[in-house]
Amino acid sequence: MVSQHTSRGPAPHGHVTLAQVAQRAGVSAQSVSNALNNPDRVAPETRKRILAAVAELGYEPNLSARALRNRSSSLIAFKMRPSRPDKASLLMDDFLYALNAAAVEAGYHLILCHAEDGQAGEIKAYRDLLKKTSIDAFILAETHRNDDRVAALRSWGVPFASFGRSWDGDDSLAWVDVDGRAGTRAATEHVAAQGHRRIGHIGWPAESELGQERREGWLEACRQRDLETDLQAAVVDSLEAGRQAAHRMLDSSRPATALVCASDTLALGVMRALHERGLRPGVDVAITGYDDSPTAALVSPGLTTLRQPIDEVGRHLIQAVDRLMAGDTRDPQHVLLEPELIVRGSSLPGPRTREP
Amino acid sequence: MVSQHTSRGPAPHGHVTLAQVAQRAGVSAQSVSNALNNPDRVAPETRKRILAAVAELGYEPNLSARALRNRSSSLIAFKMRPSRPDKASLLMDDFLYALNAAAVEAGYHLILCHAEDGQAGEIKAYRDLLKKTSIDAFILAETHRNDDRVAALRSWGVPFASFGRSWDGDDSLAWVDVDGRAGTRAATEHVAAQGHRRIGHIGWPAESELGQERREGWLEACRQRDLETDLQAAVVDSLEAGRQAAHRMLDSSRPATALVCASDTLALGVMRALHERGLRPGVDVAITGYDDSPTAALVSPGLTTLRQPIDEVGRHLIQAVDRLMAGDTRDPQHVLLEPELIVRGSSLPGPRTREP
DNA sequence: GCCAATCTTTTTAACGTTAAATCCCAGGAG
DNA sequence: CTCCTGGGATTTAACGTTAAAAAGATTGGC
Repeated sequence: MVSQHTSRGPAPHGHVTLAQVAQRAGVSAQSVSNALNNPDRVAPETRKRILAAVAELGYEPNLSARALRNRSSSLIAFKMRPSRPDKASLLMDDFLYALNAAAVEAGYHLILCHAEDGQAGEIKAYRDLLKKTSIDAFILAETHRNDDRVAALRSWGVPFASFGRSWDGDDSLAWVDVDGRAGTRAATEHVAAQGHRRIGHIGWPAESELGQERREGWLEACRQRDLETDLQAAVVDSLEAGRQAAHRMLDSSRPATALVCASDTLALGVMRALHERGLRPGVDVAITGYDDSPTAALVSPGLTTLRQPIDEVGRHLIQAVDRLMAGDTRDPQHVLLEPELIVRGSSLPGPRTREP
Repeated sequence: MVSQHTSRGPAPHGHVTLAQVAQRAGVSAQSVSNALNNPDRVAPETRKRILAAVAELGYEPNLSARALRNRSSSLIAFKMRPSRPDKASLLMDDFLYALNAAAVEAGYHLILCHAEDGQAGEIKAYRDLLKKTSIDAFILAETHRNDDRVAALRSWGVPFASFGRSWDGDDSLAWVDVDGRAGTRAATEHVAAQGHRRIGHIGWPAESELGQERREGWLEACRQRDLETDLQAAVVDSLEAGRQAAHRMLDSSRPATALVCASDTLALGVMRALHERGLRPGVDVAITGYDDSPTAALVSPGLTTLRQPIDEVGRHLIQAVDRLMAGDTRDPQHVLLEPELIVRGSSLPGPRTREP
């Protein structure tokens, strides 16, 4: 079906041009352009004839020419970050896939940025890219308070949206985010429902808005059930940090029986600590993570965690910039999505292991 | 340093054009173009003046205009695949990052494709993209015997290179690959050096050229040391399949004491099986994986595995298409890189756990 | 001091598209 | 019958770049 008649047109490079379609339909090139872009400027009868010719020749508008003429390339740029070895692949892979799918769906293409790490380098990369390619929009990830990138993009007047809230309470920023507070609350309530009363939290330092958000979810859930909230740690996001924090909380005089973590990486550190103490995840101590990284499903027992609705995130981000590009800047999109609790063995008391 | 003088030029959209530089330097636009692209066609003195003007105005050539004129966009396209939930993120993330870094380094940009799964959909996506954007080159991943994509791209005369060998012995294909045979051999020799004599292999079905390659590495190492090779399994790449295969090999009358796997996913399945039997990875049974997925470093004990030199792969792929674009088609690049054995606890006999 | 040969620079045209201006023609008002 | 109106088409010009052709400047030979 697809590849039966690949080379029907006589064009040299497989390119069919507007002029060729025009000739075929017996009209001017401009009329073809109009027929496609401003349907009501051309008589219905003519339009039909033109569309037939378009279909017949398999015409596709040349994006370079369009970009040149319109100063708009239908390209959306995104900068990847190198994945850190210690981290459980922060779902960049899936995010990128989802974002690209949504972009293509909406008639755009995703182009990747590259920059030295650090704000300055990233901003420079954006500017260079803008200078030479008339990028239509940018997608940012992991924005934080007083983000220079936001300031820069805004000062240039380029449409952009962010995966991650504006923590400055800046309503003019379009963002899509996942509700870490609700997610962590759900995880905490889940382990509480298993009968746990000493529920600790291992999260990130207070500078991290995201971490703060997640910690508050845990706090809320604990307070609502009159549970103590003395077992908490604020550490960097690494397996080793999680491991050490877990040991501390288990060495306590009234040790934790459940540990709610701000990331899968930390939760895996907890699992390692349990392993070292000969304790069984789920059976002896309940553990929950956050992100549903691939690892979460692969460890034994599986790690209970929160899955971000990443497809939705992608779709909404594209929709947000799409709207901005259409000139609708009066009411930037703010979308807060709910993560989904994925329950696995690490938080269930059921027997998971055969004793030797 | 970077953002101090962002808006120096008087241009409306921040775009500096060739004509503006020309005027500044007191020459024609063409001379500026020449000074940048054909340095020897312009007198040294003039060139100096022009370059000064270029630097002063911060001129960057407009890629859309170039693309239109030259039929070449300096874009390289790559199609992502959705990550399967069960698989330990097959390093797509890192690969993409490395590929993009190399592309930017070489003056290109990476653009992402999107297509329905399946060969036909992918080919159609390539053709559409080609039709409307004059992509310079394509990068393929996971090519296999009789790959339709290879045939299609070749028939269109587009430069492309593949991450993964041509298994048809087709020398005209430019590829970069990692030597799975050598890698698996190294892993096998490593466990043999720990004193293991019953070394099993869990790999993929014979249809998979990649799997076949890895299996042969194990076979070679075993034969060289006169070890039996009866313990082998060919299964799909999933944790569950690895788990079941491991159980079979441990239920054998002369059970395996070491298991060499074709992927981290399979190896994690083995770890789960051991866990179910109350056996300790490393101590009781040695395990090795393949890919050094993020998970490998995060499980307890860490998983011994093979790391693909992904940065190198990216660099060589870009170099390969770069060369093809320069018209040098007579001698397509074939690059076979060595993976690196990463030794972790899963293959070491040392005590890894504190008994309760 | 004149012509040819060479080196350097400018002019012209084109890549494919589209906004803006222009042209054309049927139908209605005066 | 002329003039105006306006929908519907076409022409013009421009987006920024570069290959090719043309023009201009410089040098050397005789």
